[in-house]
Amino acid sequence: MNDIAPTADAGQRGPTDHTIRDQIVTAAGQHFSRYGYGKTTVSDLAEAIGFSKAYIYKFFESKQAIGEAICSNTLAAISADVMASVAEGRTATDKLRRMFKVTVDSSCKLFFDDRKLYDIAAYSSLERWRSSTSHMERMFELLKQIVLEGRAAGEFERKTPLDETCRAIFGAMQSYINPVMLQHNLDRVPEAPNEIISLILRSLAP
Amino acid sequence: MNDIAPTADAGQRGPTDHTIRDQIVTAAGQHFSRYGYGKTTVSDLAEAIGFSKAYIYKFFESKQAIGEAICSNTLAAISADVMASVAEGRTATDKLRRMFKVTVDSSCKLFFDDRKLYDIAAYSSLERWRSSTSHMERMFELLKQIVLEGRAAGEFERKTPLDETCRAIFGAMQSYINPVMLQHNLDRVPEAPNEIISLILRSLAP
DNA sequence: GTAGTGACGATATTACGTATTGGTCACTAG
DNA sequence: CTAGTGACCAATACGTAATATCGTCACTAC
Repeated sequence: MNDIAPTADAGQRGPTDHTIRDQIVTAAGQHFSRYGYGKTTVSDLAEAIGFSKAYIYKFFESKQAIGEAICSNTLAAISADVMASVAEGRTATDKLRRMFKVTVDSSCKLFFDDRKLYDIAAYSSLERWRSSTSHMERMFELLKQIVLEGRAAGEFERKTPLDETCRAIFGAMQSYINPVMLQHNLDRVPEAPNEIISLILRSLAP
Repeated sequence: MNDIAPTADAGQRGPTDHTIRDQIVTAAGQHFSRYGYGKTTVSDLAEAIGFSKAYIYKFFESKQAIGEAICSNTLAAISADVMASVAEGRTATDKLRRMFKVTVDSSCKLFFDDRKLYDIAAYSSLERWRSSTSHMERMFELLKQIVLEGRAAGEFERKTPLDETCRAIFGAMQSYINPVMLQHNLDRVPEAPNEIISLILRSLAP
């Protein structure tokens, strides 16, 4: 019925209330960041906002849904960094480099500065939560835009189908843009991702 | 050549006895494959070959060393498949395609047909056991040879430093050649690795 | 109707004593 | 000397009972 929000915020409930839902999200952000997703109970969150646990479930249909909301915020912050940097790029080549550099840097920063939130992001990716898949879709669209721009400007080749090119680029970078895998490759940052980006750019040469 | 000694079989002990050590390895291969590394005890292996547990430690300095031996065998089998297929390739391009295709196919086959051994290989990679790192080094050398051959034949560009090129190729394929990561990407085999290989080949164009 | 809750069942998680296991060593048999 | 082992220790894994948590629902208060 009233699925007003085209924002893919699955797992939410009740009216898009401002204060309460935001309070929950805020409290969850703090608790998850400090104690981790697993060690935070729904009762903790309820207590933090001064209501009963049952009330939480008027706004979110599960604890996971709250986790997804937090994860969405985390990933949105990375998205924002990436978009901002890409916007400053002059050429498509520059934009592509920026896109992946910032993605990797932001993810690493999250890993070291807010490990608990990083773990949620990794778990989200592993379990293919919407928070992760839709973030990846957004990044994929951004990549498409950049490649398209590069093709239009004559910077990139045009023979390979656009979607295939983008899928391949994503696949090649996956070890460094997917939190689950990045964890195991931290020691090769930033050299390795740089070299892969260079390889990708060589492959895009007209 | 049959250079028996220089095989980097770390963690072994005592004389390079034939019968007993081989018996242990054989028994371990069967037990690990059936029950897994974790569920197999050193006593199980001892019992299987009719000796006491203590005797096992005359030949291997730890259970992990036995695990590495098994893992080495598993990876050597993949190596052999890869080498064989690469040898049949006519051009460097063909060889490169074969190298990664067989690596991915063999790894997937292992995953589905001998999951317990796959898990050991994944663990070995995660924990950076010698069995894994030296396998990767061998694969890296093979890749180098192929790229070198392609450069000599004029199939591949020669500007980028050889090592950088090879590191980048490995990095780009990592999600599909590293057992730890392949697990999470099985649903995109064989299309995704294929597309990445195509991208790599485009990047190698002179 | 709206805002909010206590109490409850089913499932997870913890805590903790017990049993196994990895690994060593002094020792025996020949 | 070589081939082989039982007994032993610290650490880990396991089983289980107690506890905590998730998520729901009938309910109250207004």
